[in-house]
Amino acid sequence: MRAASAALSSPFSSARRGHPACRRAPLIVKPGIMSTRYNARTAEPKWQKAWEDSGSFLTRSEAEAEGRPKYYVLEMFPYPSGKIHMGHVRNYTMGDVIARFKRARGFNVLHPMGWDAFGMPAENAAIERKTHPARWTYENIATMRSQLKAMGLGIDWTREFATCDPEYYAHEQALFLDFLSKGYVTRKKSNVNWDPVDNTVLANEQVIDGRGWRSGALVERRELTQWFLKITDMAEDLLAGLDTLTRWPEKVRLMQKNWIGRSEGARVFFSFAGNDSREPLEIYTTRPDTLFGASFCAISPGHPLAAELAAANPAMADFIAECQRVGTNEAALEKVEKKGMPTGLFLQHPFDKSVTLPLYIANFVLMEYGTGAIFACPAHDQRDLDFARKYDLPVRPVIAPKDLEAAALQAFLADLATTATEAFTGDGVAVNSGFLNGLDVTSAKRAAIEKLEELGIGAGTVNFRLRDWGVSRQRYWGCPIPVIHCGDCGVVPVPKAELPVRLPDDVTFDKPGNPLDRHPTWKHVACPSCGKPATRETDTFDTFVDSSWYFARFCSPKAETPTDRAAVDYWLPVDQYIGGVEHAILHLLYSRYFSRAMQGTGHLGLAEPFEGLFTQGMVTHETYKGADGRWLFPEEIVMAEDGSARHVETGEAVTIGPIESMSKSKRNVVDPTSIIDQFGADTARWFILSDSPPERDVQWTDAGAEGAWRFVQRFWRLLTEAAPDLSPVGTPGLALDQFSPEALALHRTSHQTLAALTDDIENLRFNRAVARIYEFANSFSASKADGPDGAWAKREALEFMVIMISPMMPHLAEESWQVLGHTSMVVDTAWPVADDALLVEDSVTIAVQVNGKRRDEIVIARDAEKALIEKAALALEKVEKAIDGKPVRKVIIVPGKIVNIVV
RNA sequence: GCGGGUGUGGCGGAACUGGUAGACGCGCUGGAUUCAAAAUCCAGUUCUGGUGACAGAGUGUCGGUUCGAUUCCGACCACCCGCACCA
Repeated sequence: MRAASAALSSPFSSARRGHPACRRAPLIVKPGIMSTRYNARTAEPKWQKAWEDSGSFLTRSEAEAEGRPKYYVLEMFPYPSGKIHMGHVRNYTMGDVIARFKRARGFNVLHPMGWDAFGMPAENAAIERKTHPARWTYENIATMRSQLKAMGLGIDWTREFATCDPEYYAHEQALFLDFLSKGYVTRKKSNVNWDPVDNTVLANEQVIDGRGWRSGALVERRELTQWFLKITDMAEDLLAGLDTLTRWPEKVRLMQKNWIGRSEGARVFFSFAGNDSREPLEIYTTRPDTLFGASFCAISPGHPLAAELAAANPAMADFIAECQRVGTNEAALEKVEKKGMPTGLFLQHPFDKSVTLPLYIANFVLMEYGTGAIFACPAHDQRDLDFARKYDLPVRPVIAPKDLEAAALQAFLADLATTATEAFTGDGVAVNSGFLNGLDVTSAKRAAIEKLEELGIGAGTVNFRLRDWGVSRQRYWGCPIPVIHCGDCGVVPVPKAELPVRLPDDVTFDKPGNPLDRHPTWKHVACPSCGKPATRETDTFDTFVDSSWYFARFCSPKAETPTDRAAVDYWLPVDQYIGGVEHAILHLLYSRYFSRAMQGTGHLGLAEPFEGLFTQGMVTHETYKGADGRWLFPEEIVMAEDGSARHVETGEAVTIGPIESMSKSKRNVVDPTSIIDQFGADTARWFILSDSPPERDVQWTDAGAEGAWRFVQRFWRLLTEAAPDLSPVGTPGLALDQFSPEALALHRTSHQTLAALTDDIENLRFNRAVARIYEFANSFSASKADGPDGAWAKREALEFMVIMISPMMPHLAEESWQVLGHTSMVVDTAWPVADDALLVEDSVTIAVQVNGKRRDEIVIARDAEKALIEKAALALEKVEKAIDGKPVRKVIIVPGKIVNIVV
């Protein structure tokens, strides 16, 4: 057998070391000659078909579950961009390991797959390649589905859907109508990025340096009336709910908390001074305790009052326009200098009518937060101080550090009022603040709010950074918003019986703008209420709407209502959700909101849809740059012996760049399909799980993938060589005293590995699980166990090993299971339970330290007396030498762990 | 600026609640096998010194607690991520 296999050519046989182009020679295995080589190319499709034929991964209903507890594993569904990438391989492999593992552990598992299929790339493809978005999308889905199937994922494909299926979005429209009637939805004006050349609305990511990505035109802000889901109404609950999500990463909860951005403060009305008859100006502050330190007020350039004033003042209009131009500038990279312009208006101090404060328009005041207007206390706010120093406005300190001596206090206040450039924002006591004097910050806030409420000019309030979720998109390839605009009746919901509002197929993308809007007939309908001519809403939903409830639809994908209550009540919450951390905020927050809204409209019975969340790291790869500065694909590179790189064709030197996450733009991508073709899905799965902890980035390397492939072959060789000498299937176990020491050691190792690996997978520590298998394989190879007891121990070891690799390398496991003489499939085999009695050893190795430094070790009975351990430790030659005749002051003995002799 | 995270061999990374640092993999070195290579197998591989047994140093830096610290505490440095004028 050996001789035959030695003649085989491996995929690497012609490879010069480090030469990817050569390494990628296809895996050619000639049947017959190569019986000792594992042939993934024939085995993998065979077992994929076997699983499909036996319906291995079809989901059982609650009634069919026969008391098995349910377990819902979900990976974030993919956008059908064309082909799967390594990030998908990592994400779906992890989910599959959990799904298969839980299934073997006796759970009734739901593990579905679908497609997040609406979105702009389909429209871009339509423009660039003249294909219809639907065609482009469904073709991509077909490609990616077959790629995912080639990975051998244990998925119930009968539940598959795409969000662009009318059967899906019909229910999304129904949900929206329910939300609408429940008062969860509102329409209001909102700014969009408008491309004046293409006459189209741009998403934020289509605006690059203030210009449209396609036209290059300067982007304008335009106000449109748009649909909003009132997520802010649930801000408090969304925040509170975070505390219950104990199986979410702390980091994600924190990010959501910051995003929601709850703050407590006060709204205060400032009356205009003099004879001004305007309504009082409403401001928001978190520091009502510093009201006595007010030195001016400011409104945002976007404030309605600013617009009003600008109408009569061209200089002010110019200033506002300048501010807004800066506002569109991406990322606000440089700290924009604080600038303002006096309005000429003055306001009365709420607590002291004799004090008037000038009102500015200031570029640092945000319209989107609070009321778009502030009062400024420069002494205790850095921004206000910067502004005050620039425009020479008064600085009035009203909070001082506690327990300052009189002289120090005077010096502190004088400095802050005159020259200090750093505001004092710490805790302290109120000074120069009338009725607040002497109170600490917290009490002063409370007292100030009470006073405002008493005077009827303000109130304590809670404010959120979170804003309502604008769901309108002026695009074709999305779910139509099911409403009709009637001249007489206003906004009229489409009757549910008429759902879905389907997208028309006959659209063109030769002109800019929304094809729905310019379609000759689609939008013209009769008003459902009065029957007069009316028009459809031509906006479609943000695609985050589609992905905010798909997890619920998977529970009953064919139901005639959005959800089947019995099904969602059984399956939800998702027990383990897995995806990229890039969705930590929006997708996950929107889904949490949707659950609450669906709960409120009776479609669901819970508020938190994802009980366990895991955010996996990215897949990275080295980058390569040619002499001309262009990025190169890994397969265009040849590595030389000395580690330098050359171009495979031109031979010119290539610069090896930093390791970065795989991206098309940097070309540092490896195509999963070519990996599967050459090594098989199991190798790809095994490698992507090994090496790095799943939450961290993993670097894809050729050497690592080859290492995984070598292990597949090694495992197969180990198994096929040992198989003839194993005891027959089903041979009863032996009593412990019937084992030889070697066989007993292997028997123990089997159970110890099983216990440890089970724990690792349970906790998603896949890299450690992989390492344990390697360790186990090493000790199996080294085992000297023989005879009937050895044959039994070896069978047990191999059976455990096959079962343990089965969630990770399912095809190899099935093939191996057969070699072991089984007629059933591993996928139908229960996960074994480790025997606790075998987990602890009778004797333990204890390190012996002298003054904390390890000198030697002793092997001694686990339950040995302390005195015995001490005696054994002191008797060691090396220990004696280390003690060197010095008096022993103390001997610390931790049974089973360590001995430390202090001299 | 604010918040969070991470720093361990040539590389990716192990080390349970403070108890033998470097499991496992990659790479590398030597050997076996081979006409030769590939594959495979065996041995070695933290660093420094020594032929060697061995000795010393060592988990980003500095300090602390402890019989004992990768682990706990304090200060600092570097990198990564999120938010970024949030009143």
